[in-house]
Amino acid sequence: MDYTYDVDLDELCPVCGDKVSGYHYGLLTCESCKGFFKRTVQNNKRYNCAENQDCKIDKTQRKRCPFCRFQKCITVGMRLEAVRADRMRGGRNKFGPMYKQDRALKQQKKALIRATGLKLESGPLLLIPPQTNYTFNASPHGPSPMPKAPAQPLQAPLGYNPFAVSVPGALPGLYQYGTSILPNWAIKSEMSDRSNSPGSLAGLGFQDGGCLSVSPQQHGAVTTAPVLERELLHCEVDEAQVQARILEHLQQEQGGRDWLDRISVFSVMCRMADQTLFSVVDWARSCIFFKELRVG
DNA sequence: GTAGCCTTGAGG
DNA sequence: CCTCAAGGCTAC
Repeated sequence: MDYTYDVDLDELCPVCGDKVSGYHYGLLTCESCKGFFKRTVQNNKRYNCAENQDCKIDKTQRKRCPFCRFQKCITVGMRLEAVRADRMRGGRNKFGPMYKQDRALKQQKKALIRATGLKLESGPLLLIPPQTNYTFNASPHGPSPMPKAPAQPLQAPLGYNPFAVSVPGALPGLYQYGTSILPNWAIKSEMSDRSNSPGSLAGLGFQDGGCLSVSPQQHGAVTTAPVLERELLHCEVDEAQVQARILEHLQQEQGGRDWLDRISVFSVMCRMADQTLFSVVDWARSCIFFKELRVG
């Protein structure tokens, strides 16, 4: 609740590292790179590089090579389509919802990092980037034939492209939706009234005792899968532990004060909800299927 | 040509 | 009415 709207303006420009002044032409950039990009596109400028087209672009050297600077603008995700052909001022374009979603994702990420200390950058990506393919018309007045943005734009080697899909923790090829992680094995339920479609997650069931059973596809004989079972049981959280953790957190936060007299019921409920959410996140991250989840 | 500040105006 | 991402202006 105490996050300011400009929470992401402390970020650095993905082109030159200068201070970001807002969303410009598709992503957060500084004022100078915004102006540079605008001039280049509006005036249809062509630059040449005196070196090997790999000049370092930072705040102090960004004027040296406009060729490499513009190349970097494109690489990090600045959109040519956002420069208006008719030069109309003001108003909004179709990137608006994209900016909004990106801003919300960043706030969500920061809130989680602040609250839990989780380092999301190094682990599997919790925050799903926008899936929408935004099409954009150069003029805000009525449609005009413009190229559609690519489904998976170039991912910047440097800087941050909010629209590129990245799943650092994914294990490609190990799990495909609708196929078992165990080759030639189908997970099935022994309960006749439950789904038992071979090889699908819908068929993942538990016996009455809570024991997962897995059967070889070709034999149909029921055999336990100790590894999978152990992994799943390992993820299970003891409810008493969660309760104790929430209580401990509340007490720690209030120190030695007579907090029951001071704190409002609503505040306590909010903090309990916070801790419950963090427990859910912890559980999800430790779940063996989490890393195999596909962004789509 | 650059970059900081100003003006504009659709959308919420 | 306010926001904020466009284009414009201008000192350097």
